[in-house]
Amino acid sequence: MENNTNNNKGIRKGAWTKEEDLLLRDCIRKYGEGKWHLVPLRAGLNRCRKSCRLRWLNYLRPDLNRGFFTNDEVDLIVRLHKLLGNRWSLIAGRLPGRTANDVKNFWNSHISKRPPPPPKEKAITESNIVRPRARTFSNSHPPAWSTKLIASEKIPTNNDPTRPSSSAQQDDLDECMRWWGDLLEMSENGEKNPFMFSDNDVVRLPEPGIGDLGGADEDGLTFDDNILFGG
DNA sequence: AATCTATGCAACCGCGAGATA
DNA sequence: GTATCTCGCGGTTGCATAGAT
Repeated sequence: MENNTNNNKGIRKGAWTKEEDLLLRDCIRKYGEGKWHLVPLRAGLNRCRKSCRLRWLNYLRPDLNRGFFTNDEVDLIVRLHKLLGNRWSLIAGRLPGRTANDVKNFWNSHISKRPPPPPKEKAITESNIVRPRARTFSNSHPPAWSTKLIASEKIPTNNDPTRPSSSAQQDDLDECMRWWGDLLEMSENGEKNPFMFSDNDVVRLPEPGIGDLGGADEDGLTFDDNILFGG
């Protein structure tokens, strides 16, 4: 680990110390997330912006769930991976408190080492992996699933006064699991689901502020990230 | 008890996409 | 139109530690 520093800029690398964590946490608390290029300067850290961002997202964020993966979560990961491939950030986006790195590590160290299932499943190919595509929807006729999507999508932070109790959070997780379960089931059964669009489908997003579907939300998820379309 | 090996996780790197000048 | 900057993602690496020998 080359003396924990970059050879020419004195930028620290490698494991983070408690002091560095404190500085970074204080900085984010003070200035909020984002503007990562300013974070090292603001926090007084000899770290690159990427390192700061990664540390915050994967380790310091207050809403992280660092416990064991539940059976429901594992099941969801397996099924979403079948649907999405290695889109770890999208998969993690459906698992409150989990990070893409967590999911990726879990997959690589646990799930991918399982013996392969009997070959009844259709193999993943370029053509059947669902990739997200930006779409727009009518203001007056939002898709029926959109309200449900929003309800399950909002992942509050510790600073959010509306943050639910742990049991409410579990309800959110359950709801999320159910919703994705339904979607996956439809997908697996070959049914047309609300997220399957042909290229001829023309829909428009609501204006920003209407349902807050446009742009990035406070979790950094874009609408594009939230919706998966068959293709 | 010492050594070797496997495993899990934190962190880094390179690249592509989007925003802005 | 394009050059530059920033962000975010996925792949990979390397360290720490648990378990096996």
